[in-house]
Parts: sequence; C-alpha cells; structure tokens
Amino acid sequence: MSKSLLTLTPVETAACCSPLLREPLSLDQAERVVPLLKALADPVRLRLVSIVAASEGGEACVCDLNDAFDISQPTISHHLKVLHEAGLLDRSKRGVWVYYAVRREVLADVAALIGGSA
Amino acid sequence: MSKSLLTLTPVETAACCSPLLREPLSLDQAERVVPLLKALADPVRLRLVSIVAASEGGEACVCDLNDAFDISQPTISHHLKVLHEAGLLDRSKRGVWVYYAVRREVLADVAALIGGSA
DNA sequence: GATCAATATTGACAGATGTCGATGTCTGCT
DNA sequence: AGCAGACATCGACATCTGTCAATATTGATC
Repeated sequence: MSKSLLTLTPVETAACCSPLLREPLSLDQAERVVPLLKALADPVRLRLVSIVAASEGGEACVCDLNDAFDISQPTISHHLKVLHEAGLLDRSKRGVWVYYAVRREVLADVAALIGGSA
Repeated sequence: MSKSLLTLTPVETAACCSPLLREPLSLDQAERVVPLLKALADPVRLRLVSIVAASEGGEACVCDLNDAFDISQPTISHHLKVLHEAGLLDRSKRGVWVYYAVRREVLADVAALIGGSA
C-alpha cells in the first residue's frame, strides 16, 4: 500500500488476508475507501479508467476519450472530474489538451483492501 | 478468478497486470463488474461485509449486525439484500435466524480485476 | 392456535447522481 | 485583435438511492 487507506499494525500485516476480511472496518476506514469505490462504480468511469490505463504512455487526452463514448463532452468531463477528485486520475494540461493518467498505486490499494490475498 | 468476471485469453493472462489496466474494458465487461462495485460503494455495506467476514466461522446473524449500527433494522435488511443480490453474501436461514457469509472468491475477483498485480 | 421475536417487504420522502444543452474559459493561430 | 477549437462549468431535469415507520411473514414456544 502506497499511502495506505488503512493503517496497519505489524500483526495485521502478517495475517491471512485483506483488512476488510480480517477485522471489522471502522467507520473512519470505511469512509476513506468508499469514495474510491463510488468513483469506480459507474460503467462509464470504469471504462474511462481502463481506457486511460491501456493507452500509450499510460495517459490519454480528453479528446480521445470523448470519441470512445456515445455520451456528451460535458458528461465525460464530469466523470473525469469525479475520478480526478477521488484521487484515481492524475491531470496534466499540455497546450490546449488535457491528459489524464491512472494512479495505479491507488487502484492497487483499493484492490488490496477488498480482496487482498483472500 | 473463480467464476471470472472477465473472460481471459492465454495471452492476456500472461501479461503484466489486471485486465482493467491492460486493455479497454468493453461495455459488457464493465456492466458485469459495476453492480459489485456499487454494492461495495456504501459505508454501511462495506462495513457489513467486513463484520461478516471477520465473524466467528465466517458468518454472522442479522441480529448481531443490527446491533453494530445505529440505523434501523429495515435499513440493515435492505443493505444485506443488496449485497446478497449482488452475489457478495450467501444467505442461510437456521430457525428464526438468518446468517450471512461473505463469498470471498467474488471479492477476490473484483480485487483482481481492478488492481490485479499493478 | 395465540403470541412473541427475528427478518423481510412496502410506501414515502429527501438527497445524491448521471445526463444534457448552453455557456464560459483558456490557448494557439492567423 | 479576433477567431476557432479543447475542455470545464452551470442550471435543469429525471432517475436512483438510503433511510425510516408501519406492516407483513415466518418460526418457535406456551
């Protein structure tokens, strides 16, 4: 875990499986993870993440993303904002274009939390 | 992956990381995974899963779950239904009591999909 | 079979969410 | 300066979602 969604004690780290499955999540912990899951829990956003991740150089221009869907440009922009604000996508402006890149560590953290090595 | 949220070809299986990060998710694939993420993307439900998983014998009675939250019994029942229908919780009735158990393979599938070995 | 306790279902309601069209804000170009 | 293209923001709308109180259902017990 890079920045750690959960704070782990040595004992916990050594145990069998992911924190989610090992011990009851506190309200605090849950509320730290849920925004990330919410951000991913939409077909358009999940595909956006996937398309960005699978793009050359690990990043994609918004213009390309718009073409990949049948929904309006403002809606794509909105979804990208949600993903960015959740911390799942990095944003960098180069000239007129805006590029998004997947923060894989964050995604890995979420994965480790919910499924770990179950 | 137990029942496979995604169908993988040998080539894909051999690659670097999770399907989500390796190649664009199809609409079909996204719509198969999203219900699971939606089910997890709620603080109460995420904690329910966690509490059930961490319980003795890997299962928990609804009565215990009710006590663990400050929300009404019908609401807990509703959340358990959502988790059950998403395929994340198994349900078994014994006498007057209903027990829920986490389907860890499903959780592992989701984790493998979104974070794999990123 | 009457009653009680454990869950589920129903109906209602406020608030969140996905979508759009219209418009705003940059940036590069002529 | 002015224009055109890329992206974001705004305002509106319909739908979805979490929650509750009230009620129904089911199983055990007297």
